Amino acid sequence: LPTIPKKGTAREVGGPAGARLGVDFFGRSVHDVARELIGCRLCFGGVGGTIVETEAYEREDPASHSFVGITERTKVMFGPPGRAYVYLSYGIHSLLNFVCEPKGDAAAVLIRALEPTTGVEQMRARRPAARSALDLCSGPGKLTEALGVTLADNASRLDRDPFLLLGPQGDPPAVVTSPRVGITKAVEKPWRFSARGSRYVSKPRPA
DNA sequence: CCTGCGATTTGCT
DNA sequence: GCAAATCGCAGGC
Repeated sequence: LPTIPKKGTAREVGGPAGARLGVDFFGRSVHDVARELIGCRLCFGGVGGTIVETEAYEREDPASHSFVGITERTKVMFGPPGRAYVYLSYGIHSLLNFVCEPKGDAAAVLIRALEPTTGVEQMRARRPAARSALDLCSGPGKLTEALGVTLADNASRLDRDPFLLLGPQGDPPAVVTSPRVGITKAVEKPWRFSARGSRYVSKPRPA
């Protein structure tokens, strides 16, 4: 494996501006990755947008599925980084995570919101309930519906089609942290990351 | 603007 | 058996 900088950034680890993110980008601290994904581009099947909100879930984290150890559902989190972990939430919504940390460390970043940029018409067709671009991808269940990500994409590689992940185009946006949404354990951890001032984030709006 | 509730499936106790 | 990393709609202010 190549040397990984201790204080890597999306730019350093992910390569030149706007370059496709490789496995090395994900095989690091899940908190660093969650923060640096803000401002990166996520497309799936040719549609998507700029990531504006993420959450970090680590191995020894009561709020993380990995807390119970290796099961049929969580085995992807314990596998190699740079893969998708997709699971069914509330029996209805497929939520998309990126597996992080070296193999065996079981950590993942939940992708919670995008600012739509590419294939907006196709996304709107998939999400007739959306009233505008502001609520097209403003939540983890909304964005998978808009992008067409399903449980069939669990364990897929993130550095290949149909996934496309690109580093920030220019200067990465300022990032703010806040408590994670919709959990009942470890609620005090400030492991939700979002682009400061973005109107495309989910509710509740970060302070 | 806000609050409450039903949908619908799975995974783990 | 039940809680769950959510969403959209209805209703009230």
